[in-house]
Amino acid sequence: MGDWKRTHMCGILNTGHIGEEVTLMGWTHKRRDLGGLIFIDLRDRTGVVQVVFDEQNCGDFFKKAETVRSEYVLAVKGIIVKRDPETVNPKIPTGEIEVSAKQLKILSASATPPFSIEDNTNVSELVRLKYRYLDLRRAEMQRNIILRHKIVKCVRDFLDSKGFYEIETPMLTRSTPEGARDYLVPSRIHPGRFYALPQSPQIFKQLLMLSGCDRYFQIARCFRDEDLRADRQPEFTQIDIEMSFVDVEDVLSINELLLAEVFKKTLDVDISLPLPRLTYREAMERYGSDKPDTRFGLELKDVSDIAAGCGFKVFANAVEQGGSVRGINAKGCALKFSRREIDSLVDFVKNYDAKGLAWIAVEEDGLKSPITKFFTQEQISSLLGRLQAETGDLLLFVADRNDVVFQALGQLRLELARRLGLINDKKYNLLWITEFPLLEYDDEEQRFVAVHHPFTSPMDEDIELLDTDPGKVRAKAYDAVLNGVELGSGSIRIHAAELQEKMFDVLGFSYEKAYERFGFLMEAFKYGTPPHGGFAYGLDRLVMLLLGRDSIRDVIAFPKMQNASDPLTDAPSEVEPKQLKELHIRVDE
RNA sequence: GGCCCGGUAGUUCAGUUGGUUAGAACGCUAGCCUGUCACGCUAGAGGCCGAGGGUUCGAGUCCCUUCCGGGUCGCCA
Repeated sequence: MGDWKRTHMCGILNTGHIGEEVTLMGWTHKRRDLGGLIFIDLRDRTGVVQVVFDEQNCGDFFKKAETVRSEYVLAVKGIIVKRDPETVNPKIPTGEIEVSAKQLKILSASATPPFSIEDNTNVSELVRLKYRYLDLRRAEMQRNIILRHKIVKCVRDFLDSKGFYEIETPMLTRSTPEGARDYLVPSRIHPGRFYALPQSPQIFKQLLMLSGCDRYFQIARCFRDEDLRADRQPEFTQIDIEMSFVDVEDVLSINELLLAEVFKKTLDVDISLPLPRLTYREAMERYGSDKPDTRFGLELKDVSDIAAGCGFKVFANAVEQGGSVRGINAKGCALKFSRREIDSLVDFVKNYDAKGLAWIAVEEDGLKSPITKFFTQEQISSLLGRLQAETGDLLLFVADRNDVVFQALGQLRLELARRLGLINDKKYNLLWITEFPLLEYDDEEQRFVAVHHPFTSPMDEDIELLDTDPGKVRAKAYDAVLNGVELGSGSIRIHAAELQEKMFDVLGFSYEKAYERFGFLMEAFKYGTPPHGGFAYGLDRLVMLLLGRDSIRDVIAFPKMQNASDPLTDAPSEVEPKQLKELHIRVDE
């Protein structure tokens, strides 16, 4: 750069700068060479400005300008001049002015990039990730990264103003049972022993409450060695929050304020408080999901009572065996969907273990359906009544175990909404799901496992059920849901050592075993534990939703591909035999 | 591990019932061009059709295997 100093950013220049001499630095976005006249769009993170090189009044540096190619890094000295009215470019914010070049330095050349640096560059994600530094030059990606920064900044400011301390917790910690597969880190000093990267700072934030910190938060990286999805990465970021001397209402209300603040400050969207709430049970009954998308209807209706006595064995048996029959009214779809489309819906629910999908099309000249012959006239009119069927509607039913019915119809509901275009992507439907079950029975393990985590407090009125009917116990656990995506979850924790021991007991851990694994925590709980609870958001998902993207890879600077590798650095990689030896590790070929 | 979609030029894609020398657009290179902003015009370079095997007189195209990318189910306290 020599003695040149940048005076302005490219994208902020406007008619107010006319006449000023400026020094700009940035990348060559586009070059238009007209012979004796060269236009170069110079780009930095603020935007693009047009620089003009005129052979008449450029010195020998005009020749230099001729050699400039895409993505060359330039320093330009020039005068800001007003463009003639007929040459104004209304498409860019700096379009009323341009830079008349007085001097040029090529700070660095560039190889021809593998794809062009512009939005809507329809290039495969593999190529984008391999050259992520180029991908991140695109304005669209910069917007994503900037919004992420703003959200984090907003969260920090808000929580600071509410008396929360930001405290870091260890990345090298111990593996705990339950939950996701751990990423393990071998210990050199302790042969055969391993650290685990945290799945979340859960235990440490509880210990911070024990330590009297009162209010804690952290923008915490978390690691889970499970298969990837559009909204799941092996390392991701949580906004992790914990508070002392609180109950459910305290946690929900401060989190509502936080969410409203984030929406207002980053998107200028007003969220009306308090947020709507659904209990877990109601969410399942009405939407077949614990993270319902409430931007559209298509709610589930229970028709088990009608199906119980009917002649259709599939329906009757499902109810008899403790399951249910439920249906969705696809409004106006009787004629809209062809037989082939209905068949594709049948195949769709089979992905979710439903054995079939029964349907009744309510048409002007009567009902069309493969199943109505099994029902009496009365039963049919009750079915139609229950689903509020009108002419033109298509009624869809699944009969099975409750979990299958809920999942199949919950997913079918989303699929119908997609096909029918019912989803308004301008809407932000935030809500709380409360009263999650504390435990669920795991057939494989032959025992109850924690739905949330083993430190979650049962609801006071359900504690007695721990002995008699653990599956019925509701927890002081809650999720925040936005447009059908789980944004975060939290709970009030158990703070009484006896209750915690009881919990381990129900989970099938003997006292000895529980002590072996969580002894440090149970020991800690002996020394005066404040009632406490908290919440954790998936930051990546939050950013994704606020940007209307459908992959968190678009809001993470350097994400991993579906196979958990990084094409840029080629991680994970093999390591030197010496490194393995130091770690006392032998690779099993 | 299962299922679905995809893999052809640097990039995004087309490629008919299997049939001459595999195309287009953008990008790239060179030349011309003083008001472009998707600059224009002319010329040109660029291909292991993901890989391997098979069927066939003949395979980008059909079959099998395999690798890679994406989505999804399982999994994700």
